[in-house]
Amino acid sequence: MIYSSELLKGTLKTIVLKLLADNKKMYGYEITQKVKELTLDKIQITEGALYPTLHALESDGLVTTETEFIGKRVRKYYSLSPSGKNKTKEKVSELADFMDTMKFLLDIKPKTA
Amino acid sequence: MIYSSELLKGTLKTIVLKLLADNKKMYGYEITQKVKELTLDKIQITEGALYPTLHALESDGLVTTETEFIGKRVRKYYSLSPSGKNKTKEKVSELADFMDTMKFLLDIKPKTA
DNA sequence: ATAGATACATTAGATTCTTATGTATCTTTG
DNA sequence: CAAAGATACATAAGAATCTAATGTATCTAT
Repeated sequence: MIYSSELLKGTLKTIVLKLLADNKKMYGYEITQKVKELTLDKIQITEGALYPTLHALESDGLVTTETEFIGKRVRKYYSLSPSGKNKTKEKVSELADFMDTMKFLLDIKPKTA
Repeated sequence: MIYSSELLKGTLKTIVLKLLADNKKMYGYEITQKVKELTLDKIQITEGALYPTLHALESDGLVTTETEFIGKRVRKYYSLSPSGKNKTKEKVSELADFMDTMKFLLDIKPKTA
């Protein structure tokens, strides 16, 4: 089972930031595999979603990059900048708060009407 | 504090279905107020988002409508159809599952690297 | 050799929201 | 009693964010 695609909307940036906070530096493909693995295939980040997101984080100054060569193949590592670390805390706690609110909403018991 | 707008994406339909499941019938404006009240103003559904969503649910056969007049003012009530009730269970449990997965992802502890 | 995995990237199109606008009625308040 | 704010519907342009498709290239296993 894979979640319907609209659920990921709005959470991708936070997921990426959180992974970078936990793993110092990661490259794009690694992020897709890590999320797939950690979520038991329930969340699969597509490359068309990920790369533009990484580029946006970079142009916002939240991450820095360093390129490495593995043989002849390029690998682009992303790391959080200081402002990226702050942003990550904000985004993660906002999302956690949002999920608590949603959980409350979804558990509302029927009125005796 | 209001959640950044992208978080609501993908959850609005589920919220609406769940409210209808708990309250038998509701009208649009009532839904916006109920969500605002239940979430202590943290989620505010805009009318530009809500009405198209309600119309989509109707054209998908998930809800039925009945119009009522309060004085000279129209009020359009929405109720779940049988297929809407099934869909609500699916969507709510999918979202609950998704939130558990997200919570797990957000709590990952740093590797000692 | 060939297929599948690794690794980057872009683009057209779909979906889903925000913001603005429009119409109209009802209620409260100075 | 006029004006403001709340109630109640609705649509439309534009922004944001994704999917699916496509492209390039290298490495690895059979």
